[in-house]
Amino acid sequence: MKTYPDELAKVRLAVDVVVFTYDEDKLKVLLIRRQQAPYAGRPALPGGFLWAAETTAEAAARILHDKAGVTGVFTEQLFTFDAPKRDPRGRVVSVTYYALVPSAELRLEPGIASQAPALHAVDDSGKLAFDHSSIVDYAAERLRSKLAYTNAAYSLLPERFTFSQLQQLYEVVLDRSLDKRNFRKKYLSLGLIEPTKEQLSGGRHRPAQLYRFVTRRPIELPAPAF
Amino acid sequence: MKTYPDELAKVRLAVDVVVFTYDEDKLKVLLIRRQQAPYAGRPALPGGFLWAAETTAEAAARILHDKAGVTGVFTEQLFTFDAPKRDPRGRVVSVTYYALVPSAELRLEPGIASQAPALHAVDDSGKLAFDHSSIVDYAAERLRSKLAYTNAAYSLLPERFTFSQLQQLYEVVLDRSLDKRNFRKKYLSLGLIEPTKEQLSGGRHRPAQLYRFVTRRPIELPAPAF
DNA sequence: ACAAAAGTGTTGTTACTACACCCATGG
DNA sequence: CCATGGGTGTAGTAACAACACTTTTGT
Repeated sequence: MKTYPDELAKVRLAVDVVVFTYDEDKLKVLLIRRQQAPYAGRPALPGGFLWAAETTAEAAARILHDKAGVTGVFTEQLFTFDAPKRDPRGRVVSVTYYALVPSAELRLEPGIASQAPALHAVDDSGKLAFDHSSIVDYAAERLRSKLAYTNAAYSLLPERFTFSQLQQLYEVVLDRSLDKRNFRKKYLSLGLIEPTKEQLSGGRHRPAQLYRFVTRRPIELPAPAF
Repeated sequence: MKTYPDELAKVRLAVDVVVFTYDEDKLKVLLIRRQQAPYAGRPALPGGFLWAAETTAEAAARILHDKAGVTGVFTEQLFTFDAPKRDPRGRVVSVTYYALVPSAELRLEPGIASQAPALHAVDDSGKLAFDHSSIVDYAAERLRSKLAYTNAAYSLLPERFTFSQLQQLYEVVLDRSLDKRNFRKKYLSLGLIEPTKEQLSGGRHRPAQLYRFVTRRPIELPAPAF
């Protein structure tokens, strides 16, 4: 049995952000390419060390601003990863966040240190630096449940969207196909969205009704409960 | 716009644990009494600084062992609290955990520095040191949803228990009353528990069938889904 | 005999699943 | 006129909510 610490941990605190977007009918993550060792050349999550004057949430907002060019998007703390050997340089504990960004709002800043932030399909992002692959997996799982019991979808879609787009988003994130009629019925009954007066024409097919979210702020749906 | 950090944050990492137990038909939390400033005399969560050789999960296990006398109980990372002024002594980021312990397994160690670890009803624990009141609230909220879609109740009940005990636990945690027949029907249909051959007699009333959880490891129930 | 908790079914309502055809448009 | 995605209804089934009385024991 341990009684006294060898010493208190001298850790550095990092903040990493999983930036999800929905683009070309795929769920994508924003990844940068690491320039230095360790894991030079590997794709990695945008992140960095915590500054003295900021909270981790502020650090996440800063990273979102610098690497994705967005502010005020849906952001939530995900998990704190602290395996002792997750960073070969020493003890780094990472407080992770995930964010949802409509692809139209993303401004990938290619200038930054040629880290080349770019979108990668979540299913096909290869092996990432550090434990970032597990972080992305964990975030994707969290996203699945978020979509199921909140209106978080508003954060991944343009302001106005068709029912098909909404359904495809759910199909991609939940990774299974859904019945069109049942999905419409159920989603409309949630009262989260309303039809606009506009329609989307241009396809060589019948124009689609455009919908919008009634409120573009996080709403929790009442849980099924006991 | 910030461009460079004044300096990287020199933070200390703490681990605090919300130890829940179900005792005397109430949901309770384990609290110690702080001996030193800040907040001397105030009740607080058991916790401490992270040691060099351990992960935060190991630190949580250590705290559980030292303050509650238990090992191997249900423990899960809760949230990382990092408001800059949460600790007046300086920048302390706390990675919090919550744990579920059957009251019979708790061994409150009164010897330890007269911190007097003791159980307090969650609804009535007064104002705690630091931001620990918010941490307890957040943990209670998490516990509510855990009970709703996992078998986590096994971690708060003795190995064998009556249906009434189970229902009371749910009523206390969810903070509303449930219909006896509907609760039995639904809970039995989940297949999480099975009747034992024993009954509990002794009350001045009909003896109650004793049940046990089929598996005393975490199980997720399939979500309602879209 | 009585107090106290254990145990048990039915009915109406609501949500879920599965399933197939016509519509409006652009080319 | 045809290819493309948009849009709609119904019927069977399963889950949920509401509700009251009988049983077994100890005192």
